[in-house]
Amino acid sequence: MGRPSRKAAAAAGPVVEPTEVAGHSGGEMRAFRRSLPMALLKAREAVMARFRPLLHEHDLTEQQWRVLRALTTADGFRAGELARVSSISMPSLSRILRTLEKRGLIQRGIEDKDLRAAQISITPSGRDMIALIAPHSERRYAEITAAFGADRLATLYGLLDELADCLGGADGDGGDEE
Amino acid sequence: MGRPSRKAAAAAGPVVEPTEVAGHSGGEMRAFRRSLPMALLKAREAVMARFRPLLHEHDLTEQQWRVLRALTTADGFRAGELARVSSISMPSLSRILRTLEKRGLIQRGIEDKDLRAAQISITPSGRDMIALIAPHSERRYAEITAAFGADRLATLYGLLDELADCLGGADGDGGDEE
DNA sequence: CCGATTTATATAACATGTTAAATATTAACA
DNA sequence: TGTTAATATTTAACATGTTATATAAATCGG
Repeated sequence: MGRPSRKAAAAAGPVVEPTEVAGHSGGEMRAFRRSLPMALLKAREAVMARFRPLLHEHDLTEQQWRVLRALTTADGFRAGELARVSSISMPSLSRILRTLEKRGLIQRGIEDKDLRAAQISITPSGRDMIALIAPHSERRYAEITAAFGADRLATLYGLLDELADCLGGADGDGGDEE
Repeated sequence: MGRPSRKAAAAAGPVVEPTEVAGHSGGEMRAFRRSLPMALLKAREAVMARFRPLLHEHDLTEQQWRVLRALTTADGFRAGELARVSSISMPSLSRILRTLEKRGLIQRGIEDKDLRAAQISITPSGRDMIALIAPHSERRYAEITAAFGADRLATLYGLLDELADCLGGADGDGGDEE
């Protein structure tokens, strides 16, 4: 039941006033409220809350879904490429591939020219899974777009892309240490 | 060192062409490239890459830092409030508090009126840690602001806030399950 | 006052993120 | 050729995210 009654329980602190934090009073350390990582995190959380239940119904995590999706865009992948494309670190990907392979959703082979390179591809079972979930996922996307506005969404995409580009290019190492 | 090292090794796939994904060609399922969670994730990663090394020097994780920062904004916190303010789930927070307490950076007490509510506060050691790191953190922030532009950053903040607000209000539960 | 329901916090179990190190294979080079 | 460096992937160790459950204390209903 989604009664909006539980907010009161949180705001009714008896002894201390955390309102000072949740509200807007201090003028010295407001950087905590204006935290870019936190803002990005909260936005992501809000978005993922729309997709997680859907994936969870099919016993898939967000990352497993990203991997499967990526595998539908080409015939074979090397692990490194897959990690880059799906924004998953290699150690995580290694575990995810093990899981997905056990479930028969992906296949692994080895490249002839380079024996250390894996050749990863999706199986028919994996494609079935995609086909089963994709329409629902698309609908959630449409809902989000409708709720937020296509134009603002486009602006947001642009800014996020530029931010990652702007910071990702010059890493914190060779910068201007003083 | 400065060899025009071959990322060609990745693009010169012998059997398949992952270039189709890493590059920009496919026109059927590009929703994967236009993934909002991924865009938010990548932007967050780019930002965090600027802060992580700094925190890591003092053996702090991003989340531990968020908790410490939050604790400087009020005299006492209940665990639930702390979790909300720092955007950390209660299970994670529970573990983090255990760690920070062992390191002497925070203190835990119990409220008189409500014996199940914890009273969490930062210790002098914790404040020292904050004082040590905060200036560097502020400088990283200034760098990011300078690189991306204060105006665009403000716009981004606004959009992120609106997105979380727009989606967070109406949760995915009471929606249109069909 | 007693029992059932809520609230606050903690714990369990599993998956992922992060960092470092191990392993295996290829490339570079003396 | 043989030794070393670079590359691709995996594993290890620890911290966190996610979901479900447990524990304790407060609140409600009788």
